[in-house]
Amino acid sequence: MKNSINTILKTSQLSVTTNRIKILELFQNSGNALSHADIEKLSGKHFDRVTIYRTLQTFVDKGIIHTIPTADNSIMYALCKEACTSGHHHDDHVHFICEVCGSTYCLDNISLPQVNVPKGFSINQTNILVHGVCKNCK
Amino acid sequence: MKNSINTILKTSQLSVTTNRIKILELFQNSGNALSHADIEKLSGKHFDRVTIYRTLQTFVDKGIIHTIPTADNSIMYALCKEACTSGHHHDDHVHFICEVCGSTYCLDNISLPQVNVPKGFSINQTNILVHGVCKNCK
DNA sequence: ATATATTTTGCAACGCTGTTGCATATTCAT
DNA sequence: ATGAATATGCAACAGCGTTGCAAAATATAT
Repeated sequence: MKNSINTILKTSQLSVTTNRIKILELFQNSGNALSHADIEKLSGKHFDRVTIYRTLQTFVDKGIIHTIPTADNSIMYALCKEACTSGHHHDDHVHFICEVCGSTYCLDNISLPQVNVPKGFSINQTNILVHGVCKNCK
Repeated sequence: MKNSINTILKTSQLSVTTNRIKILELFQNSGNALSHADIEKLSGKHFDRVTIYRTLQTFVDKGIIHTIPTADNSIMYALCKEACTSGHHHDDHVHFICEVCGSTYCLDNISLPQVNVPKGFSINQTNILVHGVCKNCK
């Protein structure tokens, strides 16, 4: 586990620091998406707000995590699958937000529906955000 | 035009004020979605920031406008169709954001794709956000 | 039409989120 | 172990959105 985190950082050409290891562990242990505030809480305020912002930004830039737009306008972050590389995200999967427990899921295994747009419009990226109740809360 | 705005406000049980008329006119004239900042600019700073926030919130509560989550986490607002009533929004249409001109379109006429979720998950609301290039910018 | 009650507005102040500059500390490469 | 490069923490700041309250505008009743 620790070793794989090490590998992730090294292949992304990032210094291996306590801080980054800790944040990546939080993502791996959680399984779901996390907000900046989640990380601040989960980490027990051991490191600075600013460091968390910069770390998350770095991870997004390097393709380690991706952002999820939410209806209440809080940014969520989740681990990217292997397909993502620096500067090239492939996160066109469906995001599911549970209205009961608040968890955000990346539904990677679900087929992405075909979205139609009018003539003259071209699609670059599609975000699908589903609100509902997850299997643990029903 | 002015009369229909009057009707919208009255049927929503809201006082008819210069402020609200002006903001509704901005939406009607624009045709596309507007952000708080857009309204502040377009109105020429004639009224207070706070008033705009409160007016938008009131309109959302009354089902006159709806919010659109965006990838860059700026809230956009757009006029609701007739189907929306106070507390019950029906805005499951596709939202399209042009990466060139920045306009946000509500694609009401486009069929909403069927989104599949895993067993045990139930859907309450679906937001589909498409980024690309609109017909005016291609 | 006027007076009264209700609603809306503007102002001031505040909290929260996210950013930047810079000095210090940590990590990396030799 | 040493120096160069990178990451961190602190302080300060900007922007977004909210709240409380007094003044103004609107609606209601007479």
